[in-house]
Amino acid sequence: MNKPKRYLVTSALPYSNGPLHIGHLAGVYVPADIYVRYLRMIGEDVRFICGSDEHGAAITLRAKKEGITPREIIDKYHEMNKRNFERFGMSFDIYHRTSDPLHHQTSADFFTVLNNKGVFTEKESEQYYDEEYQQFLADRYITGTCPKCSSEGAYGDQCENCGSSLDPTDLINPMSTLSGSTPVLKKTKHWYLPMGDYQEWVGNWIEAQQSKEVWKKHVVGQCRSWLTQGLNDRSMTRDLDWGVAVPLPDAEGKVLYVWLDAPIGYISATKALLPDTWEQYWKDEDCKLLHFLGKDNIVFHCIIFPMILHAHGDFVLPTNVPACQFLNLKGYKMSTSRNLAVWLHEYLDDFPEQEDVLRYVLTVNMPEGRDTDFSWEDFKDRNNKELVGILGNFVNRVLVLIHKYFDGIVPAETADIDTTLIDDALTNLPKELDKWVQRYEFRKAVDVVMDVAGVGNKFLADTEPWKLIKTDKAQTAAILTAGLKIIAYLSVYLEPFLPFTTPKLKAFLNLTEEDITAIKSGTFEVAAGRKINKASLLFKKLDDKAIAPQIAKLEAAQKAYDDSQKAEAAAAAGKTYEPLKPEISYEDFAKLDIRTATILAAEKMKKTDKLLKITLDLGFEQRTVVSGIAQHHQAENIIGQKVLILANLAPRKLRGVESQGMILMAGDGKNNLFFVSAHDAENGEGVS
RNA sequence: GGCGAGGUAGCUCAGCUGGUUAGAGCGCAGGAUUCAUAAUCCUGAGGUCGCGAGUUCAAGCCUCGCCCUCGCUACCA
Repeated sequence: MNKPKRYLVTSALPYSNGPLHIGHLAGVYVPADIYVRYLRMIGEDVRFICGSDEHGAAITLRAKKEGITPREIIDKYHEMNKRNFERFGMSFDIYHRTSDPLHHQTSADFFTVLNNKGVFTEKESEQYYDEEYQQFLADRYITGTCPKCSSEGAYGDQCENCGSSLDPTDLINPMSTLSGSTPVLKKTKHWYLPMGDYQEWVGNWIEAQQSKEVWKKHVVGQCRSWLTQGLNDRSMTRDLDWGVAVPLPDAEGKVLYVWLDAPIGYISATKALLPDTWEQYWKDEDCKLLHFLGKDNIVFHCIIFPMILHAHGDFVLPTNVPACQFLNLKGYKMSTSRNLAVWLHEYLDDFPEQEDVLRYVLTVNMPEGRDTDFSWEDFKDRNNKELVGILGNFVNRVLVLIHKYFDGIVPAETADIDTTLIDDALTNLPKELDKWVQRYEFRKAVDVVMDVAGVGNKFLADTEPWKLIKTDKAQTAAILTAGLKIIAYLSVYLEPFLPFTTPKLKAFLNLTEEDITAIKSGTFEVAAGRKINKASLLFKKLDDKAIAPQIAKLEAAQKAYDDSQKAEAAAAAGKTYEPLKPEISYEDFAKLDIRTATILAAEKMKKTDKLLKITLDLGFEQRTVVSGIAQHHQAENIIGQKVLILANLAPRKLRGVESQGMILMAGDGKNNLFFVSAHDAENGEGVS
């Protein structure tokens, strides 16, 4: 592709399961909006697509818990997020939703095409089924005892206590979270995408794409990492009653995997926006397709979705995927479940008419290549020093002076002055801005524009019109006219970053559409006689009192989370006993060779949280055992400890160290582990 | 353990395919100025570029080893 004829820009579809926070904005929506606004400014044909992602098990699970319907949840958050995006000035051409019939049709058709092409592998497997509810259970709907750490309440896909990833059939005493009953295993069929078959293609494709237009380092790195680990079959359907129904006769009760259906949402949204011409954006090689998203979505958009589009055959593939990393709160990860975040709707309520301040701070701090931090102190400083001090102040000075000395009318009588610095700055501005925006480096881009306001301040300081007015009115006029010209350019080139501020700037100078065209072509001059309006302040100074409630709110959220963790731990300690395991014979018991031993040495294993490497004296020999007790016992405190060890357990390598046995431990149910010990027994003696 | 991204001034970060005295903003110190929301402008101090080897006439940038942070993945009584 040489110069694209048109652009299609997508930003990740927010999951309709909660409100938006500034992490979403900084990493996805603000960069996408800047990019799109810039393209529109330079006259490109661009469409900007977004919408709510409304399917998936998380929504049904939550609906069940709260005793409401999935529909109620998605309606609530769709409306909420759509409205707050609008309030924040997001310039989507459409904010669609995946519950729309058009989307169901589009994604079902898409699936049919793939299926007819024989892309999928059909596989039967045994999965848990809730007989009471008559439905198969997604991994998250099943809880049970973790086979590895024995903690209760592990999910079918993961134990949150020990972090193991699980298969639902691994769980001891599985239980359906829907009915509370024990699920049964039942055969079910699913359609899998054999990703391994496309591995070579996708690898070549990524290398080819990123040689044409530079992809971000971490994006390519993440992709290569996945490719070298090898790609497995991935199921594209689920047993669920919420989502896009699989359009096949033998697929009763099955829906498309939400990760398949969501990106097709980009296509549906484009259709909804442009019923007649949408194909120009999806099927014409002259269209440049770009996905903006957070790093958590990289793999899907760079590997799986392109694969699917490629397998389908009719669609263009993304030119670039400029994913951002995460915005943290002073080092803490933002968390919806912990309510630890700065929420967009709360910001908009708490800081009315200060949308641009948030946009600016998030841009300047954008996590373009690495995680970055947000803090309210920084927010305040950026507002006061950069928006108020440099930009707002410059504009205000010029406007105040032109009113004070010339009644707000650009004077005819003027003189020649040296404006080289300003002229150079204004000539370079569009070039520099273009350079950084095309590289998706928006922090640099906004700096380049803000620097022009700095040039203006310096110009005023150097020429001192407030002194000159006493001796040379014509030169003063020339200086202020030059200042106005800077404001005119700012009113255009700041638009992608500060869309609420730039209309005010245009209004101050009474700029017309023709003026704006002239500014873009670099031919604009501030003509004599132009009426300039009185200044009003663009930005408000913020003091500590303005941000104190916000800081307090975050601290309160952190504390509430800590408290709930403690309460949970206490509740867990409030006792449920594991059921007894099946009876065994004496012979089974006799197979266990348990010996007494003394710990001779112990050291924490590097790069592990829980592992200790322990050297034991068994009397007749010494052994090394790796034990996962580092969070309960300090290595230096257990030397000399008498312990019992299961001595005939098959050796196993953990982190490269062979563990020759297992030390017996007993817990108190509150996360403490104690050694089981035979105080005075001799090392090497057995237990009977 | 595997993979990925990082480790550059007190803080937040730039540094293109290796090339002269390593940059910016904030903070700090000093000065100028008063048109402006006590805003602005100028000057200065401050870095053995994570550590150690190597390649090179020349390394923040390349190679190897190690350490630390973050993420994915595995392992984890």
